[in-house]
Amino acid sequence: MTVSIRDVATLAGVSVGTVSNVLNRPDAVSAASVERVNSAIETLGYVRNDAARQLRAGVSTTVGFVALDGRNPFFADVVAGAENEATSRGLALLHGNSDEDAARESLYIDLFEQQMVRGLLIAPFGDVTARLKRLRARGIPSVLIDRFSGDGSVSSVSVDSVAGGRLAAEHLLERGRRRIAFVGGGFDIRQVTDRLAGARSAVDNSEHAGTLEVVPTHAMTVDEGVSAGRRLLERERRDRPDAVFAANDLLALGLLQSLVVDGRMLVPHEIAVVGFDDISFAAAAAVPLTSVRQPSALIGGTAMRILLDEALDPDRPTRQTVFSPQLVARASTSG
Amino acid sequence: MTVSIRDVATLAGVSVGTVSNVLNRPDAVSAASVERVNSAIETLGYVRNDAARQLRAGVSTTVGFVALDGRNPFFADVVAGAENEATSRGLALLHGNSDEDAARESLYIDLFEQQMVRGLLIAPFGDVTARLKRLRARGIPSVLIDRFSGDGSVSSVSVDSVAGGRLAAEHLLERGRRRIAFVGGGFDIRQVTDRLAGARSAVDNSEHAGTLEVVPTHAMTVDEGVSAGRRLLERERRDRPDAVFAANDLLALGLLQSLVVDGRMLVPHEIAVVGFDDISFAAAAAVPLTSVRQPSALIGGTAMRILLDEALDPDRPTRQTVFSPQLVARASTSG
DNA sequence: GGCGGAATCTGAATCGTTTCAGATCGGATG
DNA sequence: CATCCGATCTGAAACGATTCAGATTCCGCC
Repeated sequence: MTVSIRDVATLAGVSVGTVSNVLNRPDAVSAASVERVNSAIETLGYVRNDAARQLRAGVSTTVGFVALDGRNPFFADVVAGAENEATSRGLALLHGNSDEDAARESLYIDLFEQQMVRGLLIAPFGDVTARLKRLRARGIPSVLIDRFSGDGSVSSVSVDSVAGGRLAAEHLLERGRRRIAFVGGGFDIRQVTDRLAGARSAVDNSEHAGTLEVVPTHAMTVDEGVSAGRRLLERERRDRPDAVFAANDLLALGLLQSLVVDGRMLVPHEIAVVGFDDISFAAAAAVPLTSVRQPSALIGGTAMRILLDEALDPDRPTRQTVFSPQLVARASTSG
Repeated sequence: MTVSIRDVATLAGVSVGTVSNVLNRPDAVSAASVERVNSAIETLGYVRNDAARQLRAGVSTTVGFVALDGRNPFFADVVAGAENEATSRGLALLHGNSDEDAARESLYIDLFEQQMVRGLLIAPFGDVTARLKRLRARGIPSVLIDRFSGDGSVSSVSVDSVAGGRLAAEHLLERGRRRIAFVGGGFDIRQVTDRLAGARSAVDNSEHAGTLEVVPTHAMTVDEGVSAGRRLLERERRDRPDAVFAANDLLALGLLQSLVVDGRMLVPHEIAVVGFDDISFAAAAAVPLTSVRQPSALIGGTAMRILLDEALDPDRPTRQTVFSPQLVARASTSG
């Protein structure tokens, strides 16, 4: 049915070994043979079978990526960075969206393990350290995205979320805001608690007597941001915060939108808003959004590079790479 | 090194065939054997080797997706829809970003062909019909996303771009706009020319004497939108259009942003703006953006379903599914 | 012409799974 | 007790590429 290396060999009048050599080590083959093999490949329309290759080689040309939320532009940027790096080495990206669901996350890890991916990039939701250790024992390294491994047994590339939270809160305090609300959800996600912790430390250590309350959401989406905004608007005026630090830009944008539409709480006049990630839409928001920037494409590219280094040399010690976040001030906090 | 089905068989005291049956047809195996095999699998930490499976079966558990631009939320939504459908059938998604680069697109198609993917979902940039026909001949079906196949040899799921363009232009004309500018680029991309053609037909067939000019961009990104906005601002006031139809929301948002920051051309007062796709950030824009909505997740899910149907039954005739776009009016055209 | 060594080629063995024709076992039946 | 049948199990063959030890060819040189 399918054209195999054997058919090519027959047509070209050489052995299968020679065809394989033409494909993998052309220098070890005479020019005449290369010529004949290539033309046989051409006429037969031969396509290499990756499964067979992989079975023999014991390793695939694929890297797995498990993201928390593929629809979040932040992750899309990370993926793009990682993919560029992978493609430049001839590797493809297997893509999985856990959608903040531990079962899906687990399913993807299983799938990727069976596929014998070269390595695994993962922005974990649940606690996956044990799973990742097992993978590593089977020769599949992994790199955590945007998250530390507790015991340093897995490499990671992240942004200092605590520092980011601190930056955001300090910025608000400096602008004279005192009643800060942290809007966010998924407190089993480390980044979220870290961002909150950073904000809390900024508030506690400030000379200004600020307060920090938590306005919980069910997820970190635009819709949840909208509903958080509505809840703030329902409050008595005196109970409303004068600033919001949203756990990510999606929440912040949703919140912003609901406030702008309603019109009762002016941004930034009555309420300032800071987001996190600095996705490309933050600048184009109803009120251009102040945000804590993460170098997303750089994170993806760096993670991929580390991963492939470890795949090449399994004994290489793990590394924790931490980028520093950066506050990008825009109109949403300028009042 | 790795644990194989043979090791499991030895430990469980059965043959390899029985282990395989436990894995694939447990009903054909006695309860006692199932029990022993499973516990052997457990103690050895056996993981199925997908490459070997695939080699034998001649087909993988993977579907390829080639997107024009993974950072465009529209495609992210399409991917999410497709992925959901795939995951529910135990398939994984191989992800490729062509970034509107024919070479990259071609590379991904090659890669996916070698991987023997179950099928290919593709939002094509270049002309890939010939390639896709060849894939189909090799048993790999594909479905075009957001694009027709000229000769109906490949299935497709799309939105009627011409109708969408018409909707946008008609909406602007109804609001009293007469000097419409189409902002877009990549005129080798079919959707772009279709959207433009739709707009042109609306202008030509209108009772109002409107004009339509083209403001070309190099790509369809936020940055290109910003620079298009700047170019409009450089013009003499009387040469400026009173409405813009942007080929997608990224362009529209960038444009909007540059106009709002500058302040010389008020939206929607002096210039109305319509986008295309209705990504979730359109509603949260500086001026909430009127846009032509595509049902993105539905497109992805439908395409995946059609693809898997065709993978199951290669002789199934191809289908062209066309969804109707819908105009969502917001503040950017309400003046 | 004979020799040595480099260049080139060969083809069987291997990777781990699935498949399937045939073997085996345990009862039920006459 | 012989026979038969279904349930269950076995193990070799096959999938297609890579590898590598050994065979063959080629060339220059004495």
